[in-house]
Amino acid sequence: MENQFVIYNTISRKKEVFEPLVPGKAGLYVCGPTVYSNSHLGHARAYITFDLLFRYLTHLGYKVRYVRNITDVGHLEDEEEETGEDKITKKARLEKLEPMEVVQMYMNTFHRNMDELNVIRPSIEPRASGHIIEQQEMIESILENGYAYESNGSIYFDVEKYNKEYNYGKLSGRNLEDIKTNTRVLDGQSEKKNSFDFALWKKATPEHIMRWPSKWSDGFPGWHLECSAMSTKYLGEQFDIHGGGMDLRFPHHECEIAQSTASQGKEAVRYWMHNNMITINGQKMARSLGNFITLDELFTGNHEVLEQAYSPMTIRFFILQAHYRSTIDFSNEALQASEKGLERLMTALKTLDKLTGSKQSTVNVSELKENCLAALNDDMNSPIAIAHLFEGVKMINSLKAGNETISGEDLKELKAFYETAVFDILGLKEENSKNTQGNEVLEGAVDLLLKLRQEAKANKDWGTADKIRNELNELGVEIKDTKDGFEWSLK
RNA sequence: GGUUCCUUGGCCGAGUGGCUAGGCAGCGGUCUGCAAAACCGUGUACGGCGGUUCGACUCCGCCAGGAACCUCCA
Repeated sequence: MENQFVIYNTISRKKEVFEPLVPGKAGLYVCGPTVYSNSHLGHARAYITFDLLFRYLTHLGYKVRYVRNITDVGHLEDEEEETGEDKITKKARLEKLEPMEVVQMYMNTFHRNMDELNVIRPSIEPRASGHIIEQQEMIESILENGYAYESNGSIYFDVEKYNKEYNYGKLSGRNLEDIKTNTRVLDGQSEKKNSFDFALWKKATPEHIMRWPSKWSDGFPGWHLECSAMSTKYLGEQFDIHGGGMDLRFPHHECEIAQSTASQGKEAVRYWMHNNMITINGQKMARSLGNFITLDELFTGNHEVLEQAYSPMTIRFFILQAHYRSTIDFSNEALQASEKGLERLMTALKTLDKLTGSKQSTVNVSELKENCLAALNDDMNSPIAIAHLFEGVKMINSLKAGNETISGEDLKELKAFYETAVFDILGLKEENSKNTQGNEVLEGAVDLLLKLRQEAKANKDWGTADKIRNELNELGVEIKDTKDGFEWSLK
């Protein structure tokens, strides 16, 4: 049991041992972004969380098929409004672009941001617009099974009927009666039987640009449908893990369950995983609340709440230092703490490279390794894993100082483990603070000045030595004296 | 209003019925011509009030404060 990978399954509200449907293989579906705006910190949290899962499953030896969609068919901003307009169409109108130009633009940004965060691209990244036929087929099977109805060219899912045989609300822990009493107020002269019914196919209004022909009407698929259709296509009627943000639990994932069950008679997903939100000053960060920070803003520091720029790896580390099921509160202080902590970890890795083995070990490498992996096995407890890695940092520094010794064999194991844990599993990478590469003149000039400073120091000409240091500092060159010379970097 | 959850030391953030989480900051030290950086050492916290228990920060109840979902959202 201790050596098994355990994940918290939202639907059972328990931690469960992960046992894949097909031994040695894991199927993973994660709800991707709707590309109508820049990626923000919340996206980073979600996709880093599932990147960790992808990496960890891979590390455990599974052959993982990771499917993460792009929602490029805008769902309606307000279904009740006559002018029903979807987000992408609206954005396209405002920016005077084709809807697909909007999609492409923000998808490119999303990909670039994810690359910067060292988030591995999924195995398949299907787009909703490319799977209209699959979605229509799914609608047909739901209609055939009697769990949907047509109304004025649109198709709606009949939640009430579905609920008679199955349990609508099991994922999010609510029952239909509650939903009924709580939503009745909003009920207008809708073309839906019940306000809680959701669209499978929506007839397009004249101004709606994104539309596809169907036997029911020229229109577009309902939002919840794409995930059901595409996960079925690429992972099968049943698959292992479905992930996404906590906010998608209801109604999105609830509807997905209903759709799969209604079309195929059984549920598709075996383990549901949900990452928690990022808060800013204790409140959820969301586009709709207008308090979100985009990733580009974070990376450049170009936002009024940011005291400085934060590198992609700082963001990644910051996110990994909290458990994925907890909310994480944004603050400059917290981010700066992560930045320094990460630097310390990375410095230790460099130190580790330079260590040499002795005859005997006074340190326990395998215990460290086991603790770290045990934490990851326990529902991907990355903060605990990182805590153990910091214990290892202390170990490495003690080895460097000569207070502890390590055998050649243990050293080899320790190096291999840090490589695996830090780079492969946590997905961190070395970041050049500022790239001086390609600027040989600058490098040569600074090196020359610092050599002159060395000479001045040798002559005890402190005035000159300090002058060089201070003035370079003002120009943005950070100087670190070392035992046998100096190191420098651009601030 | 309904459902669910949270409240930990200066800040962030884990975890457990009795045993030091960890990071950052602070403080002390090592190093250094001075400094920076780096490294070492250091803090005994768990919203309030009751209850269960030999023992609770951890379990139960109540109260206070906060959050998420119930509408698009990662």
